[in-house]
Amino acid sequence: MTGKQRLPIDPCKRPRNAVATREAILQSALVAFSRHGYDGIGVREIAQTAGVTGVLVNRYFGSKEELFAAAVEIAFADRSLFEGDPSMLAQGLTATVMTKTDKDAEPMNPFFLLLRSAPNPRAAEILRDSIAHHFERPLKSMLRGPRAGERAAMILAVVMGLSLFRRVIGSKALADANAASLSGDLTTMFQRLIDGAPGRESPLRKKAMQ
Amino acid sequence: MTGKQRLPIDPCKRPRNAVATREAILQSALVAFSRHGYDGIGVREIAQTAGVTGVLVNRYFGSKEELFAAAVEIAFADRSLFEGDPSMLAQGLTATVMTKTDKDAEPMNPFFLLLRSAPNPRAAEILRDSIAHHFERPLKSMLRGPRAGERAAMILAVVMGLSLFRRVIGSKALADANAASLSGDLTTMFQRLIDGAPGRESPLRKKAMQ
DNA sequence: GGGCCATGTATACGAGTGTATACTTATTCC
DNA sequence: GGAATAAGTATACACTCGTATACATGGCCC
Repeated sequence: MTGKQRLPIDPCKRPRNAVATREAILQSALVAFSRHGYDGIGVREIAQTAGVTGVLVNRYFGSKEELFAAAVEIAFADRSLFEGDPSMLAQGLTATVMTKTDKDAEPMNPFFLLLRSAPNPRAAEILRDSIAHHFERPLKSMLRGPRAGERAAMILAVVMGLSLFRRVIGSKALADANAASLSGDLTTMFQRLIDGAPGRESPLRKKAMQ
Repeated sequence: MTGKQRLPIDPCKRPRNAVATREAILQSALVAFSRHGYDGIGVREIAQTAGVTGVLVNRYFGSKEELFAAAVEIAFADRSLFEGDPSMLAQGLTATVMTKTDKDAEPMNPFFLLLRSAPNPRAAEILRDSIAHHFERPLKSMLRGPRAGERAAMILAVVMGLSLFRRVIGSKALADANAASLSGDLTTMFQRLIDGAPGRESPLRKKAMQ
């Protein structure tokens, strides 16, 4: 008798390799979570993109939540922005925000992960920790002057708000914006926050700087 | 035999009234979507808060998606910020961002609806339309000078990024921030965007304005 | 006061979720 | 080369989701 027919997912699959499979799942998760958010994608689909079954997610990572935490960790690992020359920071931040996106293929930007997964309370907690660790702290340590922590958070807030508007919500005004004309204003704004933006209560500093 | 016991949801319920029930569902939906996002809440729970069964959501609104659209519409209906004195706009925006939240009871802020529901593609589309309608357009019409559309979008982006950081992600630095010290900087930043923030490519206008 | 229709509930269905268990198969070591 | 073990799959379970259908009932009009 013919019995049950097997349809292998991929006839020419990679040889069995635990670490490679784990890595494939992790990369797939990073892309998928960034694109659809924590609640917007299932472990089966993540695994399928990696060429395996959903059960392996639990075998290698324990749970979807732990997989997400691992993906967040590698997404936020690139701190090159905060390690180079502080004078280049403003332009680097602007570039981060204004980088043209293919509308589909923009997997690695950690802000997407953040924006799209923040609604889930568990995911938000994981993100909170990683942000403090990988972004706020190094950024704060780059800033001189008073209230460095608040200014660091404000810089990240602006970056995130613009990313949200340009690429998640998709405001036409910002999506179609002439990158050159907007980038100038944006870099100026970042530079003011980096230098210590003078508020209304400190007009002296404002005059002293120009 | 005793048969099946009926446990009415509420023994002293409101009299039957279609419009009142519809309104109750809508209000419940507004709060729930703002708190948990489109994917974070189910129609059953929304209906239960309104004191009825989930099926009525479909009866009165057709689908969860249409209920969401209705909630968005009333959430974004308050345009008082963009109708008053333009000179008060910067402070009004700052107040919107810096308003202390009870951490639980903050149902009506439309930005929550936006931030927490944006990951869902269908919800994002609904939000996109309503934002353009109720926020970008009136804000843009308040702004003088060049590139009003882009500046309006940037203002909303900053508002949203700060709201995200202060209340959704919950950055400690911004949540604990001394409101007074931060508000000054923030108002200044908004005022610059309102007046037409001078970018690096237009130093002349900068001098001309001060 | 008695139909009757709007208003509301109970139930069910099919799809999708994360995860646990049992089974299969490829690789590796002796 | 054959057994042992790691790597992967198939199946199932309990749950939630949005929604459709069938049933019950309260308030209004004649």
